[in-house]
Amino acid sequence: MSVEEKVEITDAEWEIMRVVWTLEKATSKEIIEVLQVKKDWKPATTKTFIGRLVKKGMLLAEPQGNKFIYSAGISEKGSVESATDRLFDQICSRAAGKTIADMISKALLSHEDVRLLQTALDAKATESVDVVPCNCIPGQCRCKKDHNMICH
Amino acid sequence: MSVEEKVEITDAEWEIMRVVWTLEKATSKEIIEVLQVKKDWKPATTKTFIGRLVKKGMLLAEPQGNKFIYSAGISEKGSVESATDRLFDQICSRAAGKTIADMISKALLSHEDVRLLQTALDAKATESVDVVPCNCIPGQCRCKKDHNMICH
DNA sequence: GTTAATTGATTACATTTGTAAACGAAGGAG
DNA sequence: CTCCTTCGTTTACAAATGTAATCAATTAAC
Repeated sequence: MSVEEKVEITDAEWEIMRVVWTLEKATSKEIIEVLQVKKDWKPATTKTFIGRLVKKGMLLAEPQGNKFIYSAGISEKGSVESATDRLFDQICSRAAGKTIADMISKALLSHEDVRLLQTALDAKATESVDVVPCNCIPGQCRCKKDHNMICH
Repeated sequence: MSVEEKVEITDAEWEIMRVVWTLEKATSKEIIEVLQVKKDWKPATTKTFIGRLVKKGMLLAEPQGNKFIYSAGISEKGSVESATDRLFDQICSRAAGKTIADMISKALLSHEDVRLLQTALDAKATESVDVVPCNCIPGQCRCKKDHNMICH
């Protein structure tokens, strides 16, 4: 497991990272162009975010003549994981299942996605528990309001 | 569908909302107590967030003598949905399936959760498509980098 | 009835985030 | 060898966010 410490990444910075994750190697010009189109950002705006990301180590800048070739200092996979972790930190651990179910219902999926989900679910079937312990403190979850621990 | 416009809710505010969603009716004292324990916030800090939430209409304040009884002005369900929407807005629509699969693998689920997920998945099986269209702009997703539209 | 404790409102302030202009060095055009 | 362009760096600045002290009005306690 890479260390990949809990890096905070803002919405705007995420846009930059997506470009770099996609292109793998990118010049500032390329990044600027993409975000000019998508976000209508002025070149200076994109430059600011590039600078901040480099300072935080999330973007690597390899000198190339007088300019830089940028690449990702954090992985896309790890970053998406952090984002999902953050989401689940916001809700009761017992509500995770329901929340994921809602996501499935809402998402547009391919046949292959469905197969993938089925595989993941099958794996879970063998290791699911009777009752997921609630991780909330009293007053922040109904599990502990009603003594019977029925959440929602 | 309720209007429930896209309310932005910060991490700190989310903590307040969780208490109110749980207790349904709460005094500032109760909210303060919970977050004193969980977040080690000074009473003044919690008061600030309560004030901001009331101003934004996310908390309703019903006068009760000289104080207020607070209740939620936005639903927990809707708010969790907004949070998940935000997550999926950050990634390519074609990556949603894989991301959800990862969540399933990582989550601790109950037998009932598994049944719930299975039901949601079964429903999807009939309405899944061959290829999920990519919603990214060129340069921000590999689907459009390689002409063959294979994403990841 | 005066005093102490509550509670909401006001004010404060550093940091982060979004948005961008301006500046300076270095390279390319002619 | 100058001049314009490009690219990174510096500076700017408002709004949002986290964190909290203080103040003022009430109410509860004695």
